[in-house]
Amino acid sequence: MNPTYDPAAVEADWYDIWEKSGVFAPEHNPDGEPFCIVLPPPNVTGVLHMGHALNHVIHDVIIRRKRMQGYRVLWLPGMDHAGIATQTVVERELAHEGLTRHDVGRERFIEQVWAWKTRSGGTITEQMRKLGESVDWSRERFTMDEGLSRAVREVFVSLYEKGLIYRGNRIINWCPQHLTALSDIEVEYEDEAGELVFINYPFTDGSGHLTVATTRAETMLGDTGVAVHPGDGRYSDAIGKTVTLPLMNREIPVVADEIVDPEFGTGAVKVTPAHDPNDFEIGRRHGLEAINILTESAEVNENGGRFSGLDRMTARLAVQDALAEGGHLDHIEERTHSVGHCSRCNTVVEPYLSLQWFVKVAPLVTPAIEAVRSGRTRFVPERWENSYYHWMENLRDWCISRQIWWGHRIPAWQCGDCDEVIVTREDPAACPSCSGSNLQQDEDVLDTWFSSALWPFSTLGWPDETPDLAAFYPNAVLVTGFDIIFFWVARMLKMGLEFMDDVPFRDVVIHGLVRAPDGRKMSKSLGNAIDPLDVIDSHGADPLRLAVVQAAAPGQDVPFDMEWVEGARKFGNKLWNAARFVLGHIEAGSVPAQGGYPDDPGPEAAWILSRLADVLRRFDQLADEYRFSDAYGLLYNFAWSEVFDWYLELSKAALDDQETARQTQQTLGVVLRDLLKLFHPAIPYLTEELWNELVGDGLLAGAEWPTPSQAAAPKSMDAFQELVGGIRRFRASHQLSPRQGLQMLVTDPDSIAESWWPRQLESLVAVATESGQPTAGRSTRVVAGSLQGFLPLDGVVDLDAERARLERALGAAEEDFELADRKLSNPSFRDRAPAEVVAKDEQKRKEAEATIAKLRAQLDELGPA
RNA sequence: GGGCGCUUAGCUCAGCGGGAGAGCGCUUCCUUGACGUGGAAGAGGUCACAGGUUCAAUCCCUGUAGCGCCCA
Repeated sequence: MNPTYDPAAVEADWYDIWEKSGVFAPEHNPDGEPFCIVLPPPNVTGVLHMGHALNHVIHDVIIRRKRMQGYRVLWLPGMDHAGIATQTVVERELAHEGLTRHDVGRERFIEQVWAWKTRSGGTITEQMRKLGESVDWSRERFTMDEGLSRAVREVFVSLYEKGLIYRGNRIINWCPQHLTALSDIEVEYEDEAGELVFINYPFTDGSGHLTVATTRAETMLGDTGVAVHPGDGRYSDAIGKTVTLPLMNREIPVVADEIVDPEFGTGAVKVTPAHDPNDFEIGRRHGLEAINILTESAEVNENGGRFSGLDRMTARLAVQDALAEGGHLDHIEERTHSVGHCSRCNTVVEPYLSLQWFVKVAPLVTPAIEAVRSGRTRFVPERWENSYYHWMENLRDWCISRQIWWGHRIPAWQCGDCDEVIVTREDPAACPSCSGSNLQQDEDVLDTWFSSALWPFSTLGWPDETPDLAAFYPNAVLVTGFDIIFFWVARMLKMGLEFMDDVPFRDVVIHGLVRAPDGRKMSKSLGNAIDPLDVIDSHGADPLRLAVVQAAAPGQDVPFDMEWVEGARKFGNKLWNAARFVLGHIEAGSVPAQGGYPDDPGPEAAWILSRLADVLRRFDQLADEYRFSDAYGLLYNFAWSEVFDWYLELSKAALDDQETARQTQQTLGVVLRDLLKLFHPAIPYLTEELWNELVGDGLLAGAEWPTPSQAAAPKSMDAFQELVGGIRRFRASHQLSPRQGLQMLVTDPDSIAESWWPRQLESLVAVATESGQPTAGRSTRVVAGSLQGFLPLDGVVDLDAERARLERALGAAEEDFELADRKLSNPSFRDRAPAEVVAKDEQKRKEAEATIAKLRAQLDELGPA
């Protein structure tokens, strides 16, 4: 073995071996209880970023542990076709040749997207392999593959038949860049500086004017009314009158509507039904015409009179100027307001009236809320449930049609002869109403999230009743960031309950965002993004994985710093060298894959075995609660400060002794082996490599999870460590070389010390012990309970330094005494505190008293400075 | 405006009713035969602030301030 850990060498070969062995498939544990997670499908355009790394590593930690625990584990990978994103990528390629998608035509364009998918879509799967993800590639799915497309069609038709999908003219969010509708959550709002423009609309009868306020002046071209609140006394006379729309000279009515906020602007608002959702509602209630004044690319159309042809932003200024010229501009106020942007291209979205397909969400929402309230699906951390309820209770219908080409085409046809709309599972040949064959399929495709919403069951074969579907639905866990609870989690719950009659998953584990070390969001545009593949190249996949797991407290954002990775790599080196040490004392391949704890462990071995059993139990508790950061923190500290720093050191003396050598070898082997098992879900490569050396039997990835041994801890270990600590502090404060041997006389009235102590004291701190008290010369004491060790001072140390050391210790002891004494002198404390708490403080006071007495005596023996 | 978090050692964060913890950083010592990617010892916190509950509050309650996120 190399003297140092080389991640690149360790990580070279194992993935292929794992994959070929079939250990990643559920068939590995055919009789186990099913446990399934479907991977949130990355976009087919995607490359692995830190967010994926965090998400995927949490998945793999859960999955690998469950597999080792004997579950029939399926982790199903796949990709999302990512409609707009993918289409944009291919359109950009076309643009290099000076072409648009319209030049090549729909059919050929889609062929090109598929070709692109074949060529580049596998990038992320290669990267997932590098990270070591134990997914079952034989079950990989794609949202556009044949089976999933069938599921999408079945769901669409079924919802349509139930009246839960409808087509209608509504105000939707329109992206003038992508030329498509967006759903509400694909719009991101930002506060921007803007102007509130106050415009005077003269009453047609000449009796003065009304003033309305707007941030989008150009929309006045499409005004068909003015609205005021019915209870607003300022305008009671105006209701029912008409005003003449400036610039357009259109006579429009003043109506009263509850929705108007009297506090906003002047309390009178212009009504543009085609360009504002509230105005659309007002218009509907009062029979106002909806005049669309914009083209799809947000230029003023022929309905905008002389402004037609201007871009909306240019038109805004032109309209303001024209109003000012005509004397209709009252005034302008500076104002910040919230502006919606396309979440993909950041273009300002336009509220736009158009004919779209919608999912009626109200009937789906109730069971989805109930499923979480009743605990059938649980959020971890729980607090996300509130956000979920709040969002679900305020949902508007979901606009699912997109005016793009890449995606599941809407299975609706319109008859050119009789206008019948046909929605069917099989493509229709003729109109069922008039038997005509002049059928035209809807041009639109579905929102990408429509197919994602079916992911937990469509990937398992639904609508067919496959064995996988029977075994793995509901999924056990969903792991995702809070940013897509609404996009995805909520919709999977709705669809799962509707079509599978059960929740899609039991637990929803929500993790945070990966942030840059300075706490800002990691992004390419800020230039502070860390590429996980660079980290893998420079430090290895295992160190990256361990760093991410340790840094990710549940539900908290993860401030990512390369120092974490450095630390994780150092840990890998430490583990590597611990294994080298162990393999220097036992035969390679000699450790059993499970069990094999020594029957008669010596005291040191019994101690580490009992600690291992404690840690294993606690680790499992934490992991079951998805607290992987705490679980691996616990394990890391146990491995380093107890196994490596203490047990490996203790084992050296025990190995030299023929009587204890065998048990010690056995213990070293099984303790290291169990560490490898516990660490395997986090650092699979390194542990597999070391397992191969140590056990050499089968794959660790398919091995059994450890069960705790029954060893009982010797009580004397705490006292022993205290004694060693005392000796080390004594050496440190007097700068004595660790090599310099010391003689120590020991008094032990309560027989705390055990027979194994002397050889370990010799081995660890070069102290030779003998029982008795010093008779001549000055000495100092190190204490472990009632046991005292006397170390010689004369000729060894600087007495002033010793005095200072003792005084420091005395001060600390006196503080301890004070604290306990103060509590115990309080009668209420004695009355009301539980007996064991009082007893504990009494014990503390007694010990502090004894310590003080010893230290004072010692100071006296030293004499004055 | 509504909601949800956060405020603990220089930094990043755990802990959450009975004497403040980890990693990194810092100081001192150590070429110990697994490892200097190491070992040993140490310094460093009125647990944001103000009230309250309690024998006891970093932890529970109320309020204040600052920061972050989500929704409107």
